[in-house]
Amino acid sequence: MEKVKRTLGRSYGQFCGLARALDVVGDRWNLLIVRELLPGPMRFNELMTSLGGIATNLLTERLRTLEAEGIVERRLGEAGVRYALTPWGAGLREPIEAFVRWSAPLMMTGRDGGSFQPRWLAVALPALLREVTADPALEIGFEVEGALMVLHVDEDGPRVEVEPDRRPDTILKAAPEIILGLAADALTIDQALAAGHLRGDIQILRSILPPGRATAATTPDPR
Amino acid sequence: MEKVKRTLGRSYGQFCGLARALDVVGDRWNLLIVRELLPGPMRFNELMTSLGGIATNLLTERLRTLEAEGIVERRLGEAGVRYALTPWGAGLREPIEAFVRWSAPLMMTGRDGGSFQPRWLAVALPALLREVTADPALEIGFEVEGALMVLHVDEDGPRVEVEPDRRPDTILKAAPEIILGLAADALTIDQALAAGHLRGDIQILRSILPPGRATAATTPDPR
DNA sequence: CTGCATCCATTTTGATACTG
DNA sequence: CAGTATCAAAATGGATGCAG
Repeated sequence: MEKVKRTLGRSYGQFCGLARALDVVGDRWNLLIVRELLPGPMRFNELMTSLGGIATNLLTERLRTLEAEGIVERRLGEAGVRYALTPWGAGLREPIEAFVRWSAPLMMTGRDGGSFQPRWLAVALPALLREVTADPALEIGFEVEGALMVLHVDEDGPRVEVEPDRRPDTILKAAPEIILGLAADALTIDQALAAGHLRGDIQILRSILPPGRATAATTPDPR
Repeated sequence: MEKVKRTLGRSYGQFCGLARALDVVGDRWNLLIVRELLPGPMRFNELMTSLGGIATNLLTERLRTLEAEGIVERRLGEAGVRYALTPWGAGLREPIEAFVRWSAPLMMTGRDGGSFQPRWLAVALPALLREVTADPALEIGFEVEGALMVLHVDEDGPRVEVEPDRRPDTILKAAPEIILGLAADALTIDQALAAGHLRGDIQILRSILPPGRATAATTPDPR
């Protein structure tokens, strides 16, 4: 029989923008699903493995809810179903980027066994480098955990492309925590080089990163 | 036997800024508690009534967790315990304001029986009026649901003061949905006046609000 | 393979009653 | 005022099953 049920997560019942936003995307996993889709559409199983640990029924239910809310849309292509953000759903980039900036101190405690997906950097780097511009435009390749991505910087700001069509001239190899430390200005280029965690031509890097404070060794943990 | 300590909300276990932020403030009620505290410190019972419906044990547990994370601090004054944001906790204003802007379409569907607290406007108005500046500075009083607050706008942008020390010269009376509609540019001043939902000297209002598009009657619901 | 649906043990939440 | 204690209901996390 049909399920009439439909509490779709409890509503806070408040006439407040934050509360209404959380009514829609506040349930567990929802914002992480949006984060996954920000760099581009994905299939169900890609979401499963990238999110790591979400149960199949939950992912199904979340995608259905997000679709009903107008945040995610199903695209039926020749290769099967792909999930993509609607324009309104892509607007969640702003609060997500704000969270990424706010949480920078939490990242400086190190990776600590957490899982990692290169595409997360495609979200984090523009968030952390928000005010960086370059004219003429430049691009830097990053090879992280075997995946290649390209950071484009022009007068409008930074943008990251995953799985680029062509390889950029400059490619840096580094661990994710090094890239993040540099972008969050919690680590200097010299420190990264000295530790042997950064390889490649770093001249372009110097041009876009702030001079870098030598405070990286101090505890950035706010607690 | 002693409680061995529980898992303090399940961690996503991801090396990602968004995931780590949600590990810390992603649990139900947490961001709403931060929203309450953004305009200023509050006591336990004030939080209870303003949040409307949170169980006492949950509020206790959330405040403890937020305190342990360094987001909230207990202040023991002569009048008892008050809860306040730490500087790092106050940094959540950015993602919260981004959510408020993103959710504007959800607010245009009307109040719909939701609860409302005037202090929520102290968060929403600066979020929606972010890019508005004024030189020389100006101030407008708002009387909403019996509470008075003052919107200050100067060259740095907007800021709202709740329970101001002195009454401003100009005071507007309006329902919350009208104020929000105007600030979100989904409603024109003329529409609000024509509907009789706005009373007071609106000359200053015109100076800070954009001309206003006449599209307010069209459905703003993104779904 | 992909995209789910069902079952079930464990957690988390919400509502209420009660206390220093 | 500022919480504790208790308990039923709901959400979550895994495992497994299954059709196209």
